[in-house]
This record gives sequence, C-alpha cells and structure tokens, in this order.
Amino acid sequence: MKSISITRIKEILNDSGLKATHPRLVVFSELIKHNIHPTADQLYDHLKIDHPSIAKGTVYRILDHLVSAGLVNQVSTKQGIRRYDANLDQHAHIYCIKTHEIQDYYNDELDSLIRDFFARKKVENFHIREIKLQINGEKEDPNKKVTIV
Amino acid sequence: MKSISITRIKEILNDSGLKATHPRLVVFSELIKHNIHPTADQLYDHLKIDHPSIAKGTVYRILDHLVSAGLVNQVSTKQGIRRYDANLDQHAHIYCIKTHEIQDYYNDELDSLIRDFFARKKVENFHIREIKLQINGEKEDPNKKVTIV
DNA sequence: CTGCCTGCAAAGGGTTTGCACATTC
DNA sequence: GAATGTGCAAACCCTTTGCAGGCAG
Repeated sequence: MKSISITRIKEILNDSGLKATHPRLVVFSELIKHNIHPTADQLYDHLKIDHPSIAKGTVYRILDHLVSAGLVNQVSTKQGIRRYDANLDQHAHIYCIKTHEIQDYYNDELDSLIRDFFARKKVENFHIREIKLQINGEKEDPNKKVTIV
Repeated sequence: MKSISITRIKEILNDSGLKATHPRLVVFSELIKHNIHPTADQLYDHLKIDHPSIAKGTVYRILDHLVSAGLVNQVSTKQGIRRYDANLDQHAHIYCIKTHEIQDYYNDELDSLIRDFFARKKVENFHIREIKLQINGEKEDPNKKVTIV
C-alpha cells in the first residue's frame, strides 16, 4: 500500500510521453496503491465502482501502454494468466498454486547471487534484459502472509 | 531430440493411471521427441499432419492430464502464452522476446546456488514446490542458438 | 486546433465443455 | 462390460480492434 501523489503520477506519465488523462491516472494510481498484481479484468472490476465510465477495453489499452513505456511490469502465472505489477525494483515472486496470490519477495543477497553468476558466465548471442525468479508452492495457512527470514 | 520407445511411454502412462490410448501416445511422444516447448495449438497443427483424426480439444485435454499427472510441465511466457515441456529435470529457461523461442538452460552450479539459498532461509507458511528461473532478453542472431559458457 | 485517447460494441483467438460414440483394461 | 477417453462443434472466456466522438497539450 504505497502512497504517491496525483501530481507525481502526472509527471511520470508526461515524462514517458503519455497524456495524463483521467483513465490513465486512475488505472496507474490504483496499481501503485494496491499492488496485488491484478489481472486487467480484476482491475477493471475494481475501478468501475468509483469510475463507472471507464471502459474495459481502455483498461487493457492503458496497461499495454504502461508496459511499453516501462512503467509497469507484466508477469504471468504458470497457468498463463497475465498480471500487472507497478513495482519495478528487482524482486522475486512467490506464487501460491492454491490461492493464486502473488507476493513480492525482496532479497538483495539472492539478487546479487544470480547477477554475479551471469556476470561470470559468457552468454553468447543473447542480450539479457531481465532475470525472473518465481517460487511456486502452497501457503499453509491461506489467510496469513508468507515470511522468509 | 530425445529418443524413447513407445513401450516405455505406455508404461509411464499406465504407471500414472492414464490409459495408453493412441492420441496420448502420439501427443506425449511428440512432446518428448521435439522438446521445443510448443503451445497446445502448435502441437495440434503439427500432429494432424500424420494423425488427422486427432481433435484439437483432445490435445488440450491430454496436455492437462499429463500436467496433472506430473509427467509434463507447463510454462508461460511473459505474454501469458502457455507452453508445454516434457523435460522435468531442473533447468532454467532462456526466452527470446523477439522470436518467442524458449531454450532450456542447464547448470548445476546455478541450481545449487539457488537451492542452498532457500535451504538457509526459513520460509514460513509456505511449502516450496519448485523454483523457476526465466532469463528474458534478445537473441543477437535469431538463427543461432544461445550459448552460455 | 491537432493528434492522441476513450467509450462502445463487435470481432478475435485460444481454451473448455457437453454429448454420443469408441476404446482400453 | 464398466469406466474412461475421444471427436466434433458449440460455447466461453479474455483480449483486441474499428469507429466516431472527446480531450490534453
């Protein structure tokens, strides 16, 4: 539950050459505020409560734009369901195959472990853009968060 | 391009409680032979050349069964396209965002690096089933393979 | 004012499903 | 012979798209 001002979001959009329209502000700020990695559909269902005029197709288009602009990441679960993530910091995903929740997992040690590994290796004929780590499994108590110490 | 006998495939299916029907043999052996991580649709298009009687819906159903039985893995690209992988050994995926090819990448050192990391950590309220590493980027020469030394 | 963006609704494409028939064990 | 699997085609999403009107810069 991150807090960010509408003015700041407008700046970010403008800096990326995107017009700061009402639907864009709403979609983007919602994604930043509640970062539960929603699908486009879930986001639409949630937004239409407060903003009934926004069309579903528009939500899909906006998300595409945000992804192209590099402001938002797209992740897919094993089942191929597309989810959106406003958090661009390097992090892994913990995916519960029972509840389908995605939880972010930050760990600098893990990141450098992997980064160092590929820095040591010679990767030929390939330009690495990003390295994604997904931890799949099951929550024991679905109502509690997963914690890694 | 792995080789495996039809008799062996029948055994594997029976061991998993799946009837060794013709369509299943065809789908499973094709997936093992040419492990290019195809989509269900691609697999169907390819199979119908030699086996025109197999229905598309059947290919989808068989793949679901094989995944449930743990004989085949399901992976998704960033875009949410479902691909199937008959190779169950621990390995990472190299995904080219230009050509949409998926190439397997085996490295024991990398695997133990990650395995050791999570063995050291206390993961609470979660049972880890698998850890997936996906390396996204672009091939420089689309016609050549990616090699990591 | 100009070009980009949106709402709407229809089309698209991959996947699932119900049914009657066929097949395996 | 009983239970399971299959072919077929229609139904079902989720996502994309064309268009006419709206809005930000």
